[in-house]
Amino acid sequence: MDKENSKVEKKPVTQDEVLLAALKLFSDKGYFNTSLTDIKDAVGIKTTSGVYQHFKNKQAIAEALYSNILDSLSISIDDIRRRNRKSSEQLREVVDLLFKLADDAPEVVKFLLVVNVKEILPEEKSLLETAPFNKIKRVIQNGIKEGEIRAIDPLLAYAYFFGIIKHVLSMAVSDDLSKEANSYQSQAWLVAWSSIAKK
Amino acid sequence: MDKENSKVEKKPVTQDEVLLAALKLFSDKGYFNTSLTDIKDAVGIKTTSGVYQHFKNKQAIAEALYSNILDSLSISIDDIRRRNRKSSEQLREVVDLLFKLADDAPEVVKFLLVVNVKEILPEEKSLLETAPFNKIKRVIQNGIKEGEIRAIDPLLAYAYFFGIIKHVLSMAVSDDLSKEANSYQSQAWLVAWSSIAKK
DNA sequence: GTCTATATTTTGATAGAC
DNA sequence: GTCTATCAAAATATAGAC
Repeated sequence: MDKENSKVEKKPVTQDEVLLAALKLFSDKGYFNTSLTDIKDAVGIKTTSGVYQHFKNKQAIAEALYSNILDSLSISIDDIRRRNRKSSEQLREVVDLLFKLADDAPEVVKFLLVVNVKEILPEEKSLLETAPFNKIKRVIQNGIKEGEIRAIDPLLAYAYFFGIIKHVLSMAVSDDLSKEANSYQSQAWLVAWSSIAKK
Repeated sequence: MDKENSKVEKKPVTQDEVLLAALKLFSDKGYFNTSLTDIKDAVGIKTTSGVYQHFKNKQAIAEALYSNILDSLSISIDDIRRRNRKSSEQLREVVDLLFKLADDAPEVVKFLLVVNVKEILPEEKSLLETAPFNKIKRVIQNGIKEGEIRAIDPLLAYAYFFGIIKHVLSMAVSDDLSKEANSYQSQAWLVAWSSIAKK
């Protein structure tokens, strides 16, 4: 999410409060199991009308969430690419970011990984066509060019590497694993990297 | 699915016809985007009442589908374990089965991988607690005991191995890959196996 | 920005005749 | 096993006062 609007004041319900409440509910019960009534309750107002003050409809809430999360990811990835030169280092930091997120804001990771975006936003681009993914793809392509990563279809390299990462993350945020996500990070990174690294 | 009821006859709508239609719709548009009206149309009857002849409600259809698919998988895995001794061979055949399924009955794979069972059947056991998964876990545990697979948490071995397999499958059935699932099989298998194999 | 009140629509579901 | 008819409930959404 963009900001951490820590309101200590009364309760002028802001757009971000609605987004935060919706994010929690969507990632917990799912989009379709969440009604405007649930959101209104979570936000702490008496009628759903307040929600319509900020968003045209329920779908617009999901759209805003999705685009906020993708934007934020995209910016982080830009930053990571600027600070590191080698693909291995860049991917390492992306993994680091995702595992940190899984512990600090599991709802975000859940929304990304277990909520089926295609189902709730049929109009929206799928993950593979979004800005953050395209940046990752470029990281992989560079890695191949520089000889760090095996010369395979970049899409397959993505599938192998993030297949492992996503699966571990998704099990972590779904409480299938006993410890916090963080403790699985270095192993998962190593295995994922080995699956695409040269030699 | 259990049977391939190839009715060449008129149209006494059977339970299996409803299941097949629902499977297609659920895996295509998602459970919540599919109404009883959609199902009734797909089956070719004029009212939804006909559907209630066979199933208590919409959820019961999803439950039947889920349990049919799991049963069928479970039986196949039993068979595979009977015919092969080494874990590597057993996993190899499971992967073979899944990729075949992805080409022959993509709806089944989609239902398993992209439909979020927890969301539509909150009562149901999650994938990790089902019979087929437990059998896979045993295969992995044996592999560790026999020294074929590295001595790591079996759950993590599962996450690595099937993280790759599931991701490739899911991209294949979502048409993110250009060729048929089948053509990615042997590479995916090799990479997935290497991620858990000893040495 | 929140409330009351209400409109609209959809969907899941049932009763009973054919 | 399918149809007509009909229901009940829930959820989305809007108008207008405070």
